[in-house]
Amino acid sequence: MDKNCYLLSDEQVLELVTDFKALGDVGRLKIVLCLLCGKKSVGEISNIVGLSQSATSHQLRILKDARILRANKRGTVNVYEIADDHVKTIIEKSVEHLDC
Amino acid sequence: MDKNCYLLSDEQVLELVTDFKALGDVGRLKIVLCLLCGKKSVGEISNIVGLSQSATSHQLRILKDARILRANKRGTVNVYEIADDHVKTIIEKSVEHLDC
DNA sequence: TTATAATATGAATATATTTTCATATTCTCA
DNA sequence: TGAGAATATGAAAATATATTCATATTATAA
Repeated sequence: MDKNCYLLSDEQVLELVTDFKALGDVGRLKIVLCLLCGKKSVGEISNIVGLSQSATSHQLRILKDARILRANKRGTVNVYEIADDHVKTIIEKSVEHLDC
Repeated sequence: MDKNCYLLSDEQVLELVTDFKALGDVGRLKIVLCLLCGKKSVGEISNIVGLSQSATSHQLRILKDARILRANKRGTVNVYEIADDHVKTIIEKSVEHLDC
């Protein structure tokens, strides 16, 4: 109807929801926030956010599936990082929204 | 460490998570998307997104609590609308992220 | 090789979320 | 006032999600 109207396919809505859902958990959001400072290994992330090794790994998978993070295995260590700049923008804008 | 580092309080992280969680559900995202086209009553929203009257009302409450929507009661009809422009930006950016 | 380190995985459990159903509330109009 | 329309609410049931625990996988180094 007007310019703010989004006509998205069911598929697109699902993808969007997957992204928001991925960021809608304290553990996962902490992971993403700490990775905005630079890439880190699973062990480091686990320490920083205070989740068990296993829980961290499970959550990293969800973030990777949502293409919010990407992983890079070097030897036995797996290093995760933010997948692209849109994530940064989304978080930026959302932080602005906090101070309304 | 670098410029992309967000140092947020636990409270702020929680608020952020609340926002993302609010958008991280198919029903609620559909509600928000349909309200980007303009304000609507609960009944209209319920029809458009295909949720029961009650479920719609419950979900609207969650979106209002997250300050994503605001309501305006006129007589017996309650009209909901997007609370502020940040939401639009967040959704815009997220839609961009879809096409990576 | 074998032992060790780092991470991933699956199943079970614990917890949270969503929906439904019945009913309450609030407003309007005859 | 009383009936009806629109919405909200609370508790219960249905469903989804997160965490743990035990174990598997993979790479490295002794």
